[in-house]
This record gives sequence, structure tokens and C-alpha cells, in this order.
Amino acid sequence: MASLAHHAEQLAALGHPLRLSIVRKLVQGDVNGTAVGDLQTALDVPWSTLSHHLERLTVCGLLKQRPDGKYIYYRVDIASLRKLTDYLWEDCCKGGGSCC
Amino acid sequence: MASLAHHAEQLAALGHPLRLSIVRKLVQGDVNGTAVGDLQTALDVPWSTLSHHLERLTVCGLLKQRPDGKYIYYRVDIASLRKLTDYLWEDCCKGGGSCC
DNA sequence: TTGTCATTTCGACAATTATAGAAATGAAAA
DNA sequence: TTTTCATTTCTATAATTGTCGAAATGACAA
Repeated sequence: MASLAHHAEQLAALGHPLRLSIVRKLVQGDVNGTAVGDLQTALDVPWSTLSHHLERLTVCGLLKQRPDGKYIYYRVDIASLRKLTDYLWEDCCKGGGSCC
Repeated sequence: MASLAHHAEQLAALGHPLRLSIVRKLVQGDVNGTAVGDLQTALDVPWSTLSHHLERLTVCGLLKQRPDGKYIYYRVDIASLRKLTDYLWEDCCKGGGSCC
């Protein structure tokens, strides 16, 4: 099952305090995205560290990048995140019983 | 925010192919839990490796253990997993706009 | 073009995590 | 009580991941 590996990769990407706080900030923020500089200010973390984590989140498909002039805007790929959370619950209680 | 660190820990636990397949199997399986031996057979992984991953999932609160005689049954803590997936969507589109 | 700002890439080191054989535990059956 | 079975702990090694300063890139402004 290829999707298992893919989803594991996305969950691992979310499984880091700084990366999770990036995603949380973007989920709550402007639908059009947030510039890296604004994230840097908000999270107060070195640029190179932030950039590295943004790449990790982007590579696995959780974030989308939109360069606009001088800035790069990042936003959560909502469909991708939805698929991920849905995946965790797929076929719950298949064998009968209702727990969810 | 203490819950951020806790949720990151849980997501990291899910972010490993073997651990994710353990959780998927338990989510789909019997509500009363699955014995370690059955997991071992199904996943075909060394006992010590499996045990290590089960511990990681249990320590962060995603799995519950129920020893019964010779066997130990593991099941997903449904409430805990629900809190986790809900957390990811909390306050989505706070600033207006409707994406989810 | 020169300068400045936003962001990424490079590089090196530290820290954490994964793997699995062998030994240990602990409960039940003979 | 001896044996057997289920599972964990121990131990060591290999692999991956995280951190961040410094240098590089690439866009816009003067």
C-alpha cells in the first residue's frame, strides 16, 4: 500500500514541535498564505532552520508555495491534510461495534 | 502551549510506516483489542522491534494495553486519536474565508 | 549597476531514532 | 515444579534527523 508510506511521511513531518506550530499557524491564518518572514517573526527561529522545515512540509505535500515578487507565501494544502486525517479513521470498527 | 508538544509527539509516533500500520490494523480490528502475537504474525516483524514500537505508541497515549492471562491486547485510544485529528483543524480559517 | 531585502543552500556537528539478536520475565499448562 | 509460550528488556550498531552560522541566490529599488 503506497499511501501508507506517503501518509507516514506526512505524519512524521507534522511530528515535530516547530513544524506542527508552522502548520497550526498556517491553518489558522490567511487562506492566501503567509510569507516566510512573517512566520520567522512569529516563531522566532533561525531562517535556515525555518527554511529546512518548510521544505520538509512542502516535499510531502502538506504545504503549497506561492512566490510573489520579493516574498514567498506558504499555505496548507487543505485537501491533502483532509485526506490524511480521514485516512487515520478509514474502516474504523470494520468488524462490528461502534466506537466512533 | 503544552498540547502542541504532546500532539507533536503523537504525530511523530504515527509517522513511521510500521507504527502507522499497527495503528491502522488496530483501528480496523476488534474493539476489544488485538494480541501482540497476532500483530506479529500479520506484520511479520521481529518481536523486539514490534515491542519497541508498541511502547512508543503507548507512552504517547495513542494505544491502551490490556493484559489478559498469557496475552496482552492492544487497542487504539479512540478519544485520544480523535483529539489529535481535531487539533489539526482547530480554528481553521479563523480570519474569514471558508476552506473546510 | 549597485544595493538591499527575502529566502534558500551548504556544511558540519549533535542528538535522536530504528533495528534486531539474545537474554530475561512472567503467566499458564502439563 | 518443570516446561512452554508470549512478551519485554538489554545491548550495540546503523541510520536518520535537527540545528544554525555563513555563504549563495534571486528579486526588486535606487
